[in-house]
Amino acid sequence: MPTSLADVARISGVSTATVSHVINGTRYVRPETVEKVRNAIANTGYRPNPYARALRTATSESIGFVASDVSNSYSTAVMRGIASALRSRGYTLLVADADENPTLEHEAIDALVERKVDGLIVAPTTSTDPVSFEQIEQIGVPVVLVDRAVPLELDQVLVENVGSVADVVGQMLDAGHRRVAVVGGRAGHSSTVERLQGWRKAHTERGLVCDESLAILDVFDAGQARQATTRLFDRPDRPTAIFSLSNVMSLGILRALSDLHLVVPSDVSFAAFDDIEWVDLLDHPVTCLAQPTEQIGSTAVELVLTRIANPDVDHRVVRLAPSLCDRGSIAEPPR
Amino acid sequence: MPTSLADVARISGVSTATVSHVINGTRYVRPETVEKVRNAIANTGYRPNPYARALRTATSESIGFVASDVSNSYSTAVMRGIASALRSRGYTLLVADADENPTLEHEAIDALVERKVDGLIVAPTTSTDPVSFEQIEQIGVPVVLVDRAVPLELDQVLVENVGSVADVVGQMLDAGHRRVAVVGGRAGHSSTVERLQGWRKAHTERGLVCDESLAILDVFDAGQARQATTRLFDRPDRPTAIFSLSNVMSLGILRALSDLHLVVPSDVSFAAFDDIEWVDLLDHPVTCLAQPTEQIGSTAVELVLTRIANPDVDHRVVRLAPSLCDRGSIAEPPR
DNA sequence: CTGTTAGCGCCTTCAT
DNA sequence: ATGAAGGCGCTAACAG
Repeated sequence: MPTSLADVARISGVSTATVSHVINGTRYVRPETVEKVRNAIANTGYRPNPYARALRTATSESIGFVASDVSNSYSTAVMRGIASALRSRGYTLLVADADENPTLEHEAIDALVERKVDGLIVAPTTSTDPVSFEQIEQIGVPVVLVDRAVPLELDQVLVENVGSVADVVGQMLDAGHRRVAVVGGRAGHSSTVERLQGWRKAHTERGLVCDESLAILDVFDAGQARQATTRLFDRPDRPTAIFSLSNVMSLGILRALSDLHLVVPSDVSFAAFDDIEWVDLLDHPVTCLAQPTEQIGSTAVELVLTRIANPDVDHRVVRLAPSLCDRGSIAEPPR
Repeated sequence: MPTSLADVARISGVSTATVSHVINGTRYVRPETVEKVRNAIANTGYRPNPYARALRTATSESIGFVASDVSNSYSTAVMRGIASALRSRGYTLLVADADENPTLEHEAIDALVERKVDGLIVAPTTSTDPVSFEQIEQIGVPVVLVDRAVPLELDQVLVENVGSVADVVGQMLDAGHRRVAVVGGRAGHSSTVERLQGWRKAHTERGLVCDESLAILDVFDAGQARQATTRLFDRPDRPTAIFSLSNVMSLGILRALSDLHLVVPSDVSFAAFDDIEWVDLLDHPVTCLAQPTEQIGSTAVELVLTRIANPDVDHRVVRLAPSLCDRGSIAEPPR
């Protein structure tokens, strides 16, 4: 039933070489011959066997994506970008979920490499674990990292964290806030580190000192963010503004503010990294730094395909700018 | 560099047949020989070439998943279930996104079949398009459908729509509501049809007639749901309770209620199909029918692998029960 | 302009 | 208890 190239050759009365060349457009074939071959292909419904081809050419036209956590909308948004960029080039996407677990991530990378994908796009679960780095470094397959920077000579697609956060926190400071808290993120992630750096930069640029005790890190989920925020407002020196380091955190922070009957922005100013899909549900919308997720995905594809084509180009780190969605949640502090 | 089975054979001084049998445990090999082969494998870091194996055995240990829309949390939740079920069996997952577009779906299925996946799990974009059915029917690869029922002799993993919705809407009726609206869904999807049927059933079981004009279908996104809900309350015969047909719809409906300053449940009772991740942000939580998404995924894997192993078993339709998360958003109608 | 042929790496029947 | 060898379907020299 599964027709082979040889069948097509026999039916159209030519050699397998010719059929192959017709299919791949890889050398000149007389038009009438092409015609015959095309007909045979159409009549038999022949499809090249990708495994035979992969075996022969040592290239599979497939790339793997290791998501740090498929249930995070960031991952899936990037994945959309990857999927559509690959589709238009005829590549196939293999997906594995690391579920924010470095062990699973390790296994996932391994499994994908074993499957001999042509390239790999990884959203790392950590940006500090030297063991993981070592694995990633020695993968032996073109890799592009996404979201979290890693101190390796690798292609990476990142986001302008420092500047964009500095801008927004700067807006808060310029509005008169002097106690701007930041909540969220794992202390070990480069994204956290950089966004925090933006927070500091906003202060120093204005000759202000920032109170490090207002940076609440190592908060891993919405529930913890909620608690952390509540505690922030238990203190005598309450913040007057909060910057959320990610979409998941925003959920918990906003919940806490609502618990405390604090209204945004009249009681507290608020802004967040990552756009929020349920923003419309809030009584007062929220200013966000939306990541260009689809573009992150397509850029990653770009980089990995480039490297596949030319493994020796210098590694590139692309920084994409988040876009500011100003929804007016930053106001003057209450007096 | 990429060691082959032949290399291992040479190094350990045995035939390729023996190495193959050691790897696959497919016939008896003397323990000492096994030892030698194992060593050679360990020393060389040999990994079997999956393409050669696939070519030879005509089986790739990979299955494809066509998501109706990867940006919907339902799809990704199911995908998690699929991914983890496959991982534990050493299968690889190929993913394609149909983006709720039948044409893309068609292409995606095609691409995956062309890649010769061993099986396919599809969350169909439509459950009415005969053309799509035809394609799916003739795939020639074991397929399992998920989420939307289709009138075909195929394995399907679905959810108990009728009964579960009837229960919840029944609660509303029993609380005294006589005008229960339902909002959301595409009229053509079986899930919509069935959930609507549950709504009707709740009425007829109680000897009540239901006002079909309170069923607002063909609402495709949160924005439309919001408008539709607003219009519902413009009518002289306003509903006193609303049942949302899906997570995306809930967002729009709740937004509209908030616009109208209607409080749940004192002004309107509300309940929804699908759990809501941002439920905590609401001033008043919402009673939901949460789908067993991970289990849907793992069941789909179960079915597809069973069919791969035995293509001739009768097709099975598995119905899983959603779980009711009662959060008290159903109360007596205001008087 | 086209055909012949030698593998890619693996599994598996047939021998012994 | 193990080997020899053919072939899965395809591509790419090489040879006309």
